[in-house]
Amino acid sequence: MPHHAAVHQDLTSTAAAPCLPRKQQAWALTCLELADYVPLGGDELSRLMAIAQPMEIGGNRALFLSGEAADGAFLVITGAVRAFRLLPDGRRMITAFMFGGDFLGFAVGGRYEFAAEAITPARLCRFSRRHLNALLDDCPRLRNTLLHLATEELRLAQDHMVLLGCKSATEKLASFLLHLARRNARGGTQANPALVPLPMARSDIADHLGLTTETASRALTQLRAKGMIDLPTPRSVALLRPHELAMLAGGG
Amino acid sequence: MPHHAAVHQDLTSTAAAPCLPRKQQAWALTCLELADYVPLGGDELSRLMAIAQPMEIGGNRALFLSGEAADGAFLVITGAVRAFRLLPDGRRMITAFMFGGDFLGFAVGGRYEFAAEAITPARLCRFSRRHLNALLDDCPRLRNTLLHLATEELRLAQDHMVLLGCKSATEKLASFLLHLARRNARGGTQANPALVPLPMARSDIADHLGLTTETASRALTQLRAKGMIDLPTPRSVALLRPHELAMLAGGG
DNA sequence: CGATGGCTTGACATTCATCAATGTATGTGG
DNA sequence: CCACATACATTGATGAATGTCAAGCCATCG
Repeated sequence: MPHHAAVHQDLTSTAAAPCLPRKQQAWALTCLELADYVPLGGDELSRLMAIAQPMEIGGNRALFLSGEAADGAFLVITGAVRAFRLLPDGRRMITAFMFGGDFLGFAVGGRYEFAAEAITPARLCRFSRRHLNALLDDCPRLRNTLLHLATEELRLAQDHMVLLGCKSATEKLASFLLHLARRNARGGTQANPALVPLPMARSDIADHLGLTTETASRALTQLRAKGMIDLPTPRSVALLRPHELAMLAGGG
Repeated sequence: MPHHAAVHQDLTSTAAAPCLPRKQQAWALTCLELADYVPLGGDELSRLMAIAQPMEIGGNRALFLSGEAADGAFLVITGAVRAFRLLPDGRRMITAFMFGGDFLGFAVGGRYEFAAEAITPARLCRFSRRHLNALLDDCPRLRNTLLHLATEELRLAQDHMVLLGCKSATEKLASFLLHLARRNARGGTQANPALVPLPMARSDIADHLGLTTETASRALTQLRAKGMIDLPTPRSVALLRPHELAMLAGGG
């Protein structure tokens, strides 16, 4: 129970500049990713694209707040996003990091159950609740897609509960790095498959793993000392011995 | 990271005696609960009832194992069930407890992602994967219901991540007891709203909260010492000051 | 070049896990 | 019906992991 009250800067402005047409290259690419992820017919895909609103958002800006009316869902194109919950005293749990191809903010209830902030500047597509519901109502396959996504998210959540409840600090870091690496490999451009970018701060990692910044940092240092990883820069990791890391992570 | 390798008895036999017709009173009642939980038209409800297979299972018996082919989903009628994951070395995370009205085991993939065991003897309804999928295919509203259920489960999972990552031992216990109490109140018979049965063992509670048995027990003792709860028997709790408990639990 | 924010490292305090013993309830067989 | 056996729960003593406080380092950016 790290008790360190995440220091929140002025993230008040939920600003997000919609960038007009040109939903071309990257956008099509992202839909391909989504199509790759779950079976989506060409028809559903094009209808989805029709209601998508491309947008950009700066680093450390809020995408939406917890409890806010959920009037849209988002598909991340590029950049990184953190989804989190806060306790009244400021303790924070980052429930997930999102990257290109990840979908977030779909709420069946009227309100977001968590908050989301861009970590780096990010490009996204917004789907307004109205449009999405309308589309869902006459595209049963799309509803099926959402069910798949929700189920997959649930599986990830369970993985994370195991991590939070059962693992030691170094095990947590090992698991997290492997998870990031796998997610990164799926993202497409795997220049060096073992070199993984860490767009988020140590405090983000800590709040994701149920640790303090210091403990997260020490665990990384320890993994480096054991020769399992390298930290060429603070914001990137090289996984030198993925297999040993996986052992350490406890098969997770 | 409690490192205590849950001692597993012989839970090998996944035995489950199907009890024939008489899916009357309790069964209808449970469907009402489900109908109360999510909007379900009378048609969908009766078609669901048509494919339901009532069954019973003894205490501490496995309902299904992790990785097993997922050939059915279950609705708990009476009794308590634990859903959990194991690490190779035996560490266990109980991701959720299920009670009357809870639905579990629906997998879009072919395999269960977690294991489930009855805690107490339990009565359930089984829905075979084949039948359920067939029903889903021509009942779009039912698919919507499942999406609602998955979303709700996801919300609970996020709550639990906050608990596991952010809270102290006593805060965890306070949160857990309040959660149980609320769940119990919804169950129907609220004789004494403040007296909550604890069907699970201390080790189950510990493995759910990311603690050891001893710490869980001590935290309960501490709450009792503060006058917030009473333990008339080891398997039941009286919430004497729910409001103070909620304060302690951190608004969760 | 200096300032700022983030990362790392160190010393110390605290919580919680571990090891071990005792207490308590439940069921079984004499 | 009682004595015992067994599993579960509680309590105590101790140690290790990790949180807390504090200082220093490093990189980036103006």
